[in-house]
Amino acid sequence: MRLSTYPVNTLRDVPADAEVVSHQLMLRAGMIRRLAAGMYTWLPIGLRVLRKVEQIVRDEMNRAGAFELLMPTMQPAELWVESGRWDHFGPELLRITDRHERTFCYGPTHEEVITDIARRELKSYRQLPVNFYQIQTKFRDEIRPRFGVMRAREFTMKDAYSFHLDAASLEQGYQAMYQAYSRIFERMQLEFRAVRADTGAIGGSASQEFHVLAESGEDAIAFSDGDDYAANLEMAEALAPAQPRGPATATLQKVATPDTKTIEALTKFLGVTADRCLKTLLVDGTDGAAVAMVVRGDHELNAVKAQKLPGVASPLRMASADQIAAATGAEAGYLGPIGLKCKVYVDRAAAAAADFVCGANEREAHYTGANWGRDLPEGEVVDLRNVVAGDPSPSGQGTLRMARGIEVGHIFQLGQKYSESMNATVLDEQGKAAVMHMGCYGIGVSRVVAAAIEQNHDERGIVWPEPIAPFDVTLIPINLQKSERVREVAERLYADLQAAGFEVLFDDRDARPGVKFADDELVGVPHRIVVGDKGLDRGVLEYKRRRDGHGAEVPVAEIVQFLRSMRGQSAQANA
RNA sequence: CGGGGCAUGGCGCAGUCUGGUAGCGCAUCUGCUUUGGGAGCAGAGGGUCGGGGGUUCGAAUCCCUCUGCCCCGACCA
Repeated sequence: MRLSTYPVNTLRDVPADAEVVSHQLMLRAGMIRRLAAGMYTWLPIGLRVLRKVEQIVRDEMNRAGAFELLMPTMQPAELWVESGRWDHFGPELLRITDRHERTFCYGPTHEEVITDIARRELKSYRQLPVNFYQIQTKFRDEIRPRFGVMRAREFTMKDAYSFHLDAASLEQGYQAMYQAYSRIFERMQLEFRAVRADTGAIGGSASQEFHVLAESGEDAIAFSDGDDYAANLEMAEALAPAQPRGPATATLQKVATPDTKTIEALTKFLGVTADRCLKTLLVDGTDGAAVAMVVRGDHELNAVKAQKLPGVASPLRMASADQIAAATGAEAGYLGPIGLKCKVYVDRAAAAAADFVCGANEREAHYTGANWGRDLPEGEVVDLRNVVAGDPSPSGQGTLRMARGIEVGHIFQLGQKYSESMNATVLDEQGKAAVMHMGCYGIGVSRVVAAAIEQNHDERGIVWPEPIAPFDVTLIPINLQKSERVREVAERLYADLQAAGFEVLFDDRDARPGVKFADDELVGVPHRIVVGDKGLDRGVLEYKRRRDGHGAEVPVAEIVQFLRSMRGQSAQANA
């Protein structure tokens, strides 16, 4: 591609509304432009990257034996009514009425449509298992789209759906997708982790998320340093402390604690550490009364775990001041488990505390020296809290570390959730109708592009992993307009490199070298060759690698061979 | 949906408090010079100051209202 005629506009200034680096760099490098909230145009250079990501995904899906198809973006409401999701999906589902007053939605996902296809097309167990996928535009009317294409409303997704006769086959298909996903992200040379996840609104049983690790990630991930255990913070189990509870040695005392409503204030006031304090949180119960959750002062309540407990309202809501007053006679900030008149759940770590500090259910008063069993009944002990770095891994191997990730893929075993409600059956070996088992598997293709940048950039710009870079190599001539020799060599190289299979960005603009270098580094092309009189005097070209700045002088005649070896090297280095 | 902020040329901003008819940098176009890390000089084009209403002799500036966007929170895959 000749840059003099290629429509890219790079920006020197960062657009004020771009918050995260990937968004800033995609705008500055001329990859995308915003049309409306959460909706972006992919300009030519950005689209090149998107297409490369798509192609790797497509390759690996095909390799895994899945079949590509393409479903409409608009879906009739009836299918969603049938599956029961029309009423449950909420305002994220963009609903549209056509001129005949028929109701549609813009598809946020395609379980309904594919299940409809499956029940029409699949008649016999002999046709199973089968996996269909598409790479297509989705729309989710997010409350707050942000971070550019990272959390857009309209975005590109690869969604796949597998159909099976039984659970065992589904498990196999699920594992095959796990392998395919691992290959996909490995091929893109991204640092990622597969983590156990909550199934959320899509439903079903087993589920794993694939996260690209990056500081700016929206999700917290806990992973073991002893094996491959990794889980979303929501899901990571907090084990009971290895040390059993110590004996009660202190006596229970009520102490005045004026204006100490937080654990932080309490620890300062009493001179104790937060792990010696228990905090009591009241949440809405299913019967309108409050339910108490007791966790250690240095721990956080995990909403997903809490809302799954019997008697707790889901989604989790904190109790109102009235409910708190009814259950405790006190106000938030001075709550404790002693003398509570409601259901009490106690976190495992909190249950292991002895001689602890807690609220006295009385304004501006706390207890010290409290002990389970002696001063109050043992509560129902459950896992209630978020894990923290240093906790033992639930896998039994190693301790947990925390990282942040960007969710780029999600695989589910749906089971019969949709096939049941939509009556998708095949005839089994006995000739009897059997409800199919389903899996579904998504990759946020456009989000992968942003995530790759979040993980691969420096102060000068993007540093593309080679497999998804918009071009393989930039060819930068110095003084192209004046030096016949430079022009001649550059033109020949441009042709030769392309003939050798490289995607070349030829910066033939009449611009100063600094401008070309800066743009090249902003756009993030992995390899750069400079053609200048300085080097040509000695018969060499100057090579520079974007990722680490590694440079070399290469005789003109050897450049193709050299580039091939560099490409191989960085593939290895990243493998 | 709650709280906060912003809206002035393609991008980044000043001007608003204290009303007097719009400016700077980058980008764009022309010419000359320049050409190894975002050049210099000279010139040019481009803005109904987010929309509507009001106050005023006069509004980017003051008042009312609507819209859009950004941030935090709640919410959500």
